[in-house]
Amino acid sequence: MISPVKGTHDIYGLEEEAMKEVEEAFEGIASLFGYRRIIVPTLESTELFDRGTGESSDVVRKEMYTFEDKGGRSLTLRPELTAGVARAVLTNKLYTGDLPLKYYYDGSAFRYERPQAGRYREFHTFGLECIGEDTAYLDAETVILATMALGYLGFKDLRVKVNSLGDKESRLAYREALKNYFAPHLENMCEDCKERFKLNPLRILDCKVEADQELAKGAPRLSQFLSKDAERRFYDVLSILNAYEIDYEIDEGLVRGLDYYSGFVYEIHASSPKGAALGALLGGGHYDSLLETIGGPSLPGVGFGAGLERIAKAYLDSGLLHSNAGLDCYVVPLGEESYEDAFGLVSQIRSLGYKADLPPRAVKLTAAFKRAERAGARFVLILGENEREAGKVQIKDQRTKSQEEVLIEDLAEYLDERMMEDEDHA
RNA sequence: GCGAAUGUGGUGAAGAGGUUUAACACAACCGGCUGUGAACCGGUCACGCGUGGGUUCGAUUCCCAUCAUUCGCCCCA
Repeated sequence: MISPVKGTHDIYGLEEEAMKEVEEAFEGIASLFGYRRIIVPTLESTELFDRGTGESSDVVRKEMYTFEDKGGRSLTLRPELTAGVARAVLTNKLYTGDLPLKYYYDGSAFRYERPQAGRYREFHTFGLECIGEDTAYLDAETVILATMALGYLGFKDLRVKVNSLGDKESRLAYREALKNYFAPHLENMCEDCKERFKLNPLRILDCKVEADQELAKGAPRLSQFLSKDAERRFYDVLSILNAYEIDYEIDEGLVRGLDYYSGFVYEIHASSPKGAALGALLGGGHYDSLLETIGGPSLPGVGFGAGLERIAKAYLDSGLLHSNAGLDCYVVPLGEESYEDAFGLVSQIRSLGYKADLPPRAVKLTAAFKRAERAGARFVLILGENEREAGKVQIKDQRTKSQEEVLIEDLAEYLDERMMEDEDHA
């Protein structure tokens, strides 16, 4: 048997239903905020991620699926979608229209990592980018949108972690300070950190090697190096979040792994015990120079990416799935002679716009009821010889287990009425 | 990339170098029973114990390798 590629998975059944509901919620809320969908390629030039996502990031340094195509071009399966959307904005000169541009997207991303709980090598994301204007309102708006979508889905007790990476000025100052701090100790630090020292000393703070961790504790804090402007901007964003009653915690350790982030950054985690192992459900932030870095005009942006598998898992674990995937009607023919008419009845119900099915052949009544149960049928319609002669059908309500006889000619009316009642209850 | 655990039917699994025809249970399917999902009774359901080698008279059981899955680290969605 051919096994699936490590870290990939097939999505069906409950997980598929959960992912669909999650995605629809995000799409619906995003469109309330004026976002339109954009579809960008799965495959991009490797250069886009090297420059855009950032060559000092772990994602680019060691997690990309990069290969040469038959024309000798270096291509990469996107490890994230923001760079691609930014590229699309340049390619199509979308920035010549009204700003900000607001696009949401969904699709899979690829990262060569060891799979574990809530982590795949091909995973699915929903995300959005707001590009071309730079205000605290827009930064805050993406968080408001994200929490609104998650709230709509029924999540409670989310943990919103926020931080500010500062503007360019702040980061440069901080970078220098870190270099000065670590330089004398460089000899004794781990190999990774030596590399980080050169590329992005900020990352040393994340190092999990114990000795380095001790050292990092004494390192200067980014918050001390925020420029006046950066600091004010951060607090502007926070005050908007306060006004919209979004609970957040400031986490100075929140750095974000992609190089383009600057200023306001955030992650949202589920606070349930099961959620802890899933990592961030959603993460994002503000970026100033991404567009410029990949060869476009200097346009700022803000956005987030949400992990659909992770959110779907948390959604399922929290019992939030609504699921209306079940059939409306399951038709049971009694005996071979009734099968043809049952088949016709099913067709009739389908053309009324209701989901209907029947067994593949006349099966025993007990088995038929089991099938109806598994198919999640709302009603079981029983069609036997007696009914056929009378032009009627027995309709059993699967919730109340009550049963009544209905004339086939009244079926449309009957179903419309009953379904309407269900709508009202929901 | 590093570390750990685990691989026996659709599922949960027992077993231990040779009476194991791979137990038991659940699910499924068939029948007892064509007219209402239960219960009960009977029956069916692994030519094989992840894969490849090795040890052995003999290996699902021991050894090695390999692959896969899961979890932790790193990183993140």
